[in-house]
Amino acid sequence: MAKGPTVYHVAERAGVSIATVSFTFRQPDKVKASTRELVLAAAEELGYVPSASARGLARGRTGALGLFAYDYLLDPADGIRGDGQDPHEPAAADLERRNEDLRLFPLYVDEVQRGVELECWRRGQALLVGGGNPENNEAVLSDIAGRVDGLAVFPRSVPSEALARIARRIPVVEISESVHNRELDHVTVDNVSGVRAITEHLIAAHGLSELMFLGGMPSSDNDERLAGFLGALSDAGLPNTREPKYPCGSEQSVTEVVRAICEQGSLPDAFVCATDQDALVVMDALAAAGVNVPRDVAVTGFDGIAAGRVIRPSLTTVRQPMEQMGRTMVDLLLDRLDHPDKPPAAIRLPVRVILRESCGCQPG
Amino acid sequence: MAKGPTVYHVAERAGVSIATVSFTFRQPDKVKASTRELVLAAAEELGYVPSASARGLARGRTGALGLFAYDYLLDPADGIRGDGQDPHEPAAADLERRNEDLRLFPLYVDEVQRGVELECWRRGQALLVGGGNPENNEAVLSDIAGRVDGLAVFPRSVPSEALARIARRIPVVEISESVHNRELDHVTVDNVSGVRAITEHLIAAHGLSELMFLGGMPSSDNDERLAGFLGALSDAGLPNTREPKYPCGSEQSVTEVVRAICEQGSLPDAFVCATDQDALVVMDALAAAGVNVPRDVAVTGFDGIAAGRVIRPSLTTVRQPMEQMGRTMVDLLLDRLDHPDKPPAAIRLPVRVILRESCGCQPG
DNA sequence: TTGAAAGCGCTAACAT
DNA sequence: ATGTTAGCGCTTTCAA
Repeated sequence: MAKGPTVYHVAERAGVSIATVSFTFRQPDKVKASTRELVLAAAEELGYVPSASARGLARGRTGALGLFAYDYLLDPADGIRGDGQDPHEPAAADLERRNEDLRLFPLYVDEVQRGVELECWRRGQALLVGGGNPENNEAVLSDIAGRVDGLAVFPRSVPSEALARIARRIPVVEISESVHNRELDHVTVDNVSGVRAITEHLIAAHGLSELMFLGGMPSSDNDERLAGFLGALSDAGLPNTREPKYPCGSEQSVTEVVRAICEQGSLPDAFVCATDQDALVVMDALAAAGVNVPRDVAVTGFDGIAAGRVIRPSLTTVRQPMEQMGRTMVDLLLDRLDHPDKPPAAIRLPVRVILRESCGCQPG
Repeated sequence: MAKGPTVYHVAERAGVSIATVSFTFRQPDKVKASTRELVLAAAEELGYVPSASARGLARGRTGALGLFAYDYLLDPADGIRGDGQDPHEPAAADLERRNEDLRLFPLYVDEVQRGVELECWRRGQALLVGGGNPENNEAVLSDIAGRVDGLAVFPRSVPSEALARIARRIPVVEISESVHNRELDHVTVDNVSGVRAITEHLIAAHGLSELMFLGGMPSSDNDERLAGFLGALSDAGLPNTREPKYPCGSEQSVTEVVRAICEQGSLPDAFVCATDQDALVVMDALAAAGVNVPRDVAVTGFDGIAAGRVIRPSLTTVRQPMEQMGRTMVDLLLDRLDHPDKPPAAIRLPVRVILRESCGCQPG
C-alpha cells in the first residue's frame, strides 16, 4: 500500500499487457469487451489510480490549467502576517479587522475565479490555483507554470518578466489590461460603452451636469472608462469641469480626495467611479462627512460586485459578466493549445448598466 | 519553442551534466558557485521551466495537494445549467437569481478554502481545486486524486466509496463530520460548547425559556450542536418543549417549519439554529410573516459567515475559525505524508460566541 | 485485438 | 564537485 498500484500491477492481475491496461482507460473501444471487464475489475480491486505525473510526462500535456491571482487581503507592505510567530495564529486583531473590512463579499477576482473553475471542470481540466504575497509570488508562479498546459492571470499579480518567461513556454491569458502585453490573449469588457451609458443616465435621467470621474490606479481599463466618461460629457455638450481630479495614483487616496472636496464644500453632482470598490470607499468617505447619497451627490461604480447590492444606498453600477469572463479565459487557453500560431486574441465582452439607489433611482 | 527546453538543453548549453542542472535547482549548495551561475544563466536564456510531471514521477511525490468541495450553487436536481444550450450563456434569469440569493457572501466553504490556499502556498505546495455537480463529481475527483499527494474534502461532496478508494492511496482529511469515516483525519470544532454557550446566553442574559433548536440535515456536527443545546437546557432546568421540531430533513424545509409555527401563533422565545444559513432562512421566513427579530423572537446561528454581520438585525452566532480550519487540514495532510502510520487524528478547534442584534443584544 | 518496447524529463544513487 | 545511469508510470507507435 505504500506506493500504490500501477499499470503493471493491474496488467499482471488481469493477465494482460500494460498497453492493454492503458488502452482500456483511454480508448475503451479498442479493447475487447471481455478484456475490458477483466482490466476494470482488476483495477477496481487494486484501487488503481492513474498517476497524472506519468501520464503528463508521456503525453507531453498535463491536462491542467492554472489560475494566478493576487490576494487583495495581503498588503504588499506588511506581508502575510503581522508577526512571524505561530503560523496558525495570524496576528488576530489586525487580520480579523482586515477580514471584516475587505472580505465581506465575493469580489471581482472571486467571481471570475468561479467562472474559471466551473469551465475547467466542465471541460475536464484540472485547475491549479496560485496567489499570495509578493514574497513567494514568483516561486508559486513558476511552480504552477511547470504543472500546467496554460495559465490565466490577473494583471499585476506577477512581475511581467516572470510572466513573459512563462509565456514563452505555455499559453497565458490575461484578464483585462489589454494594453499591457500585446503578445498575450486577453479578455476584457466594453469599458467605454459601459461608462458612457451610465454617465448618460446621470445626465439624462437625473439632470446632473457637474460630474466627476474618480478612482483607481491608472490602467488600460480605467483609461477606457475615463474615455467613456469624457465621451458622454462631450456628447451632452458638458465641459469636464473636474478635469484635474481623475485617476489618482497611490500618493493621493480616494478617501483623501473625497474628504478634501467635502471640506471645500465643492461637491460635484455625481462621482463616477472607476470601480465598485472605489465607489464604496467614496460612499464611506461621504457618509463620514455627513453627505447624503444620492440626495446631495450621486455615486456610481463599475464591476457589479455583490456588495453593491447589499449596502444602503445600493450601488448603481456597470456589471461585468465576471463568471463568463473566467469561462472565456479557459476557452482561450484551450483554443490556443490547439492553435499555437493564431494571432493573439482580445475578446471584449459586453457590460450592463444596473440602476440602483445611489444614482437617485428607486429600483423595484 | 514547441516543446520547451529540458534539463538536457540547459546542461548542454552550460556545458555540464544533467545531474548538475538538477542539483543546481534542488540543492544549490552542492554545486560550485561558478557552475551554479553558469547553469542558472543557461536556464534563464533558454527560458527553462522544470516539468512537474517528470519531477513528480521521479520523486514519487507530486508536491501538490487537492481540495474538493461541493458547489452549493449547483442544485443536484437540475445540474449546472438550465438548458443545455450555449455553454457560455447560462440560463440567465435562473442562474442570476441564484447568484443573487446565494452568492452574496463568502460562505463557510469559501472561508475554509481560503485557509487551505494560504497554507498551501506558504508551505510550498501547489493546490488543485475540484468541485462541481454530482454528474462529473467522480471524474473530477479521481482526476485530482491522481495528481496530488493528499486530499482535503468537504463531507458529502463526494460518494464515500469513491473517497474510500482514494484514501487507500493517498491521505485524505475531512472537515467536520467526524463520525462519518473513522479512518480519515478530521478537523472539527467544539460544536457542543459553542451551542451550549450561546444557549446559556439566551437563557441567562435575555431570560428566555422556551427555546427551539432548528435546522440542517442530520450530521454529526448538527448532532453535537443539538447536544449542546439540550445540555444547556437541562443545566438550566428547562424542559425541551419543542422536542419534535429539531433537525428537519429535506422533506420539511426550514422555511415551512417556521411558517407553520407563525401561522399557529406558537412562537418560541428563540430559534437556536444549526447554521448561519439556516438562521438566515429563518429570519427571512419570520420577516415574511411579519414577526420582528429580536423583539418577538430571538434567533441565533452557527458558523460566523460574513453575511451575519451585514444583515439587519445582525446575527448572533458561534464563529468557527474557518481559515484556521483550512490551514489545519493542510497541516494534517503534510504531517500524514511523513507519518503514514500514526493513528487517525481528529483535531477539534475552539469556537467563539459572537453577540449581535438578533438575540436582543445591542453590540458596539 | 493485444503485446513489446521506446521514450517523456527528471531525480537520486552510485561512481569518479 | 560533477558525471553516469537506472528507473519513476504511462502513452504510443509498430509488430505480431
